[in-house]
Amino acid sequence: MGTPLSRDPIAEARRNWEDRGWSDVAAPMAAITAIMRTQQILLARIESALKPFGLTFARYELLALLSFARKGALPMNKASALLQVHPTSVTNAVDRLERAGLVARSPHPTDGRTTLVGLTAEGRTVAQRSTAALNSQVFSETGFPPEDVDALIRILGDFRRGSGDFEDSP
Amino acid sequence: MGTPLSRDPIAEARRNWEDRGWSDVAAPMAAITAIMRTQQILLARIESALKPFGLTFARYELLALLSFARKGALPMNKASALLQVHPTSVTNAVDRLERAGLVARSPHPTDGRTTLVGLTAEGRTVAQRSTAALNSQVFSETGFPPEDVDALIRILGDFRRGSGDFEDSP
DNA sequence: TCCAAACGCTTGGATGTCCTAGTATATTCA
DNA sequence: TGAATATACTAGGACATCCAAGCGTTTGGA
Repeated sequence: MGTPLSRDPIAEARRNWEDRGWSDVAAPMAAITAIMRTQQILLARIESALKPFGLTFARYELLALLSFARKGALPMNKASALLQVHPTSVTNAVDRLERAGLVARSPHPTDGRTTLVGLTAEGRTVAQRSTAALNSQVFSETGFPPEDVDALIRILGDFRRGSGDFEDSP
Repeated sequence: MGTPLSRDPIAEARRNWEDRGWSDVAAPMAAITAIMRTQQILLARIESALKPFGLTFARYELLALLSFARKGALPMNKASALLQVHPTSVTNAVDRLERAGLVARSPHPTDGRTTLVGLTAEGRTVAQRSTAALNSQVFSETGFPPEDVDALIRILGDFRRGSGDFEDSP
């Protein structure tokens, strides 16, 4: 999106906050803004690695989820819950993946309201290859030192649990 | 988006990765996925706090940036660089904010290519009030302990610098 | 001096996310 | 058993992001 800035814009924002007397919330503001920006950077890398497969991250996530499902298929609402996105987002992703021949919808055997989504043979292949691409191009060199990776997992795990993403583990 | 899951879906994904023999990238994968999810949670909180002002986070960021600019105005491309978003995203945000009467475009005095964006009186007021809302409703209770806030700022700062967001500070 | 290359902004298109409704199927309970 | 409530999915709309193109304005080298 351009050349590096001469100064960190987030550190700049934090200074502005402090100058206005909001020192008590300046650090959290900076942390949250940094998370936003980091997500943006990582998403761009991921989408770039997925591009050759005609996938976006949203569609990849669904594909990956299905590839780990016992029967390679899940109810739409289950996928929505596990991916933690709005049901309509799943509908959207399934529409496109289905058009691409990577997944297929099928009626639930006993519940007429429910639709199952399953991988096609091609979908399974694409899931494997795209995962390999992500592993080698993105996850293997994140730019985070190992100890920071551990810290992030712990810190963000606490945060997500506190936000009601999942129950405390036993 | 639903009730808490009984297990952490990201920890689940990590286990799946390890089971498939991708242990070397399982942790980074989990960290990145956690960042994605955390961003989603935080964004939802922010948008919720901004809703009463008719603002989205993207528009708020522009408003806040302008409120800190010396003359309350900046060239579009400068705003794009500082917010680290695509120029078209700024065009989009300015269009809507201008329609809402919060900012105004004006021609650059010497460079005919450049357009300046500045706050209107009302824009300045809304910027102040919405910032107060964010400070009190979001930043003051993030759910991150202070020491985690510091860790995040350090870790993500290193990452952003390494990603070319900004130069090493002197 | 003059034209090509660079720069700045906008338009149009593809995606993704969420929300609000609407339709169909299940469940619950009086 | 039949009506009221709850679920599951989809359609349509509002926004945001990025990319590719197109249109002026500036700049820089021949």
